[in-house]
Amino acid sequence: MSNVKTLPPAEAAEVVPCCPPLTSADLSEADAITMAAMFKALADPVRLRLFSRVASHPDGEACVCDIQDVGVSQPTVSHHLKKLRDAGLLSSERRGTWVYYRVEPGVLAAMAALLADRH
Amino acid sequence: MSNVKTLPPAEAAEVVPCCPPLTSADLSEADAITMAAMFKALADPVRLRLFSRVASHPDGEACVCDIQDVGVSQPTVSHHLKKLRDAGLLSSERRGTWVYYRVEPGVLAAMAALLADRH
DNA sequence: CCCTTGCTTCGACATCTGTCGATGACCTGT
DNA sequence: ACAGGTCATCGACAGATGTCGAAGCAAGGG
Repeated sequence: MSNVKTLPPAEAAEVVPCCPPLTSADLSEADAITMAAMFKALADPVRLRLFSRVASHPDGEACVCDIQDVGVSQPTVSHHLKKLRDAGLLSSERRGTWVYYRVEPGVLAAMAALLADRH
Repeated sequence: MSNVKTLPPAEAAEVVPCCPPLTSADLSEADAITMAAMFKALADPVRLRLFSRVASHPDGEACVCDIQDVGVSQPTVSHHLKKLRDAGLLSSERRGTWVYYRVEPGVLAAMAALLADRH
């Protein structure tokens, strides 16, 4: 029952264990830098709103034109979406006129695991 | 400062839902600002290492002198600890010569809840 | 008392970051 | 080919952030 060789790779195999949990032991400098980069990606109100709009979109993906009304200019939106892409939180794909963003699966769960309490 | 931190009314130890999960719906601007402040506190390698050292300490608390060797000057350590305090992640208490920091319970779990996947 | 140790605050500085307008690149109708 | 819409990149700028040395508090010991 515990055989996992038939599991599709879209479930648990995508969770990247980048670092040990925050509360388990001293973080190495390298791990701290890696983790800080992930949190930094979400440490901005505009990026948070953009991400939540993509994540909560019905089809799991959203066109930039559907989410870009967050109170800043269009270049700024593009700048923040690039940051979220570089952090591995979002991926983008151009289809015709529009560019669609979707949440990169697993990354959010991996971050949550870093904050999990030790037990 | 004040001593209210040792007097939990009855709501402490509960995970405070500051905002809806990131993936559930569009974030309001106010919620986005609140969440961004929390993530920003952990968006620095030095703060991450300091926090992990406090969190993983045997007694649940750590003297500054025990954790301050993270590669930056001592005033910088104090500066980062203050940021973690202001963000509600740590609390401090002076006992004699030393100042002890401990993890403010619940905040980490609340942040993890924000990252939880919907389903 | 004065001196030492532990930690915080202050002032200054260099770098990073978010923001914008202008421009460029890409695609689609006409 | 051209015009128009969508999105990314560029260059510039103000403000935020991380860092340090110096100085200020607080506690304890001679």
